[in-house]
Amino acid sequence: MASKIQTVKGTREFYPEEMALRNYIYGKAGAAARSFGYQEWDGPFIETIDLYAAKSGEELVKKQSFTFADRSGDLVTLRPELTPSLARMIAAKQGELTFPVRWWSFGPFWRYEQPQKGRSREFFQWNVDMLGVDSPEADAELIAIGVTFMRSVGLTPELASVYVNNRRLMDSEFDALDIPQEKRLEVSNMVDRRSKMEPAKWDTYVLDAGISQTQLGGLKAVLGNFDLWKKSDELVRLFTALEALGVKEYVKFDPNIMRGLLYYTGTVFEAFETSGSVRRAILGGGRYDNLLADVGGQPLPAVGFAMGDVVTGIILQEKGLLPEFIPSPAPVLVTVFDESLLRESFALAAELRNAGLKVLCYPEPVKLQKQFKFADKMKARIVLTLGPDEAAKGQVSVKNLVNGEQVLVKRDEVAEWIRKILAGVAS
RNA sequence: GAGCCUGUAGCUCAACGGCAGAGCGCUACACUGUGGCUGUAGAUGUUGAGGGUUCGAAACCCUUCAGGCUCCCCA
Repeated sequence: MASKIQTVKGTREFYPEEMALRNYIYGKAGAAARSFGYQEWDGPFIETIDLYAAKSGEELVKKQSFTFADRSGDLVTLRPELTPSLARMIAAKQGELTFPVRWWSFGPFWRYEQPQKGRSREFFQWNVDMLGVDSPEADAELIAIGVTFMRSVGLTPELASVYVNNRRLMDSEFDALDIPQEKRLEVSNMVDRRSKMEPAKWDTYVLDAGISQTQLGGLKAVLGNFDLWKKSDELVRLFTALEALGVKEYVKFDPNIMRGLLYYTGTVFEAFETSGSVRRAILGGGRYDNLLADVGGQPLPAVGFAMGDVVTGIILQEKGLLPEFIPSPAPVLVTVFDESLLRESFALAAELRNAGLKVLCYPEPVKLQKQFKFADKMKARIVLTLGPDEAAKGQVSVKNLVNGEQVLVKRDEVAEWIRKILAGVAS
């Protein structure tokens, strides 16, 4: 055999089983968003690099994007995230859209990173955003949509939680500790990393960054204070709204959640699986009130989150929460007895499809044994045989593969029989 | 960008310097008008790729590709 051409590193191939999982996540995500009245939308998969260069970090644009020159020499990028496209599209129609805008999307994204557990270079992401409202109640709605998804796939509050913090609250705490503005990005990143490090190591790490012993003590007090939310009016309102929305049991305040500083201006949140076997967030998001103005639109408050399909799929798999994806393409298979009866079998299959049934027809006259084995592999529940005997009497043999019973049925009653058998068989 | 580990039959893995194997799956037959279960027989292959050491390499060394786990990063 010639040398195999390999897949591009970090891409994934979706055989029918994987496709079923992807569609399952897509279906549950869409259902959660639609139940809140959100509309599905999408942007281009390819964008100019300028879209991201404007507001995304150097790291992203230069090292983690799939960027290449098209045939005219222009630099184009496979989209690494959706929010800049959203901001542009909203800005373009800002005068004619009815706010608040509530949109969701599910599609492919690309990032040039080292593939590892929970991370590939090509992945699917569910994005949900609300634009035009600046209220903690809007934040609560977004969290509730995420929780609705988690609930619908069987992630109970014991298995997964949403951890919430607020950037403005943290800023005022940093003020109180006299942590200078220019050090806040670094400090925030260190807070983000804290859960992954040994406590003693983290202390020296922070001190090395020029934070005083007193500030460190204060910082640790803040990060260990899980009642801190009571000082934030926004968070108090958020939790009240979460309770009203019936999702409070999933949500916990955690001052260690930072999510970087790129867009986020207020509430930030991340969902994690509680046992921590997958250390990556299931979903994450927050409020980004400055983004529209940053891309040239009128100022517009916004809140949103994104969820990746890779981490979600791993967690559902590890927790045994995935339903059994029956890859059966059709419950009925029509065999082909021999060359002379091939046309009759095809015609029978067509009749049944017109009657609304999903029907596989074997495409060539091979041994019936082989066709039955194929039916079994395809998890068909009924096999129809139209041989010389049946053809002579205008009948069809209908075999129930689940209990092994076979009956002769008049051809024009076959569809009815099939429906009866399918209705009688559990699942 | 850095470190460590792993690539052997379609799949899961064994052989660890001396004839490349097992289980599952696959194919055929028993059963030429009927699947699952059973029995019998059969085929698995450039040991990821390329180079080197050696009388001899799947094994040891180098390079490369891919995957995994970390660091980094996480829009």
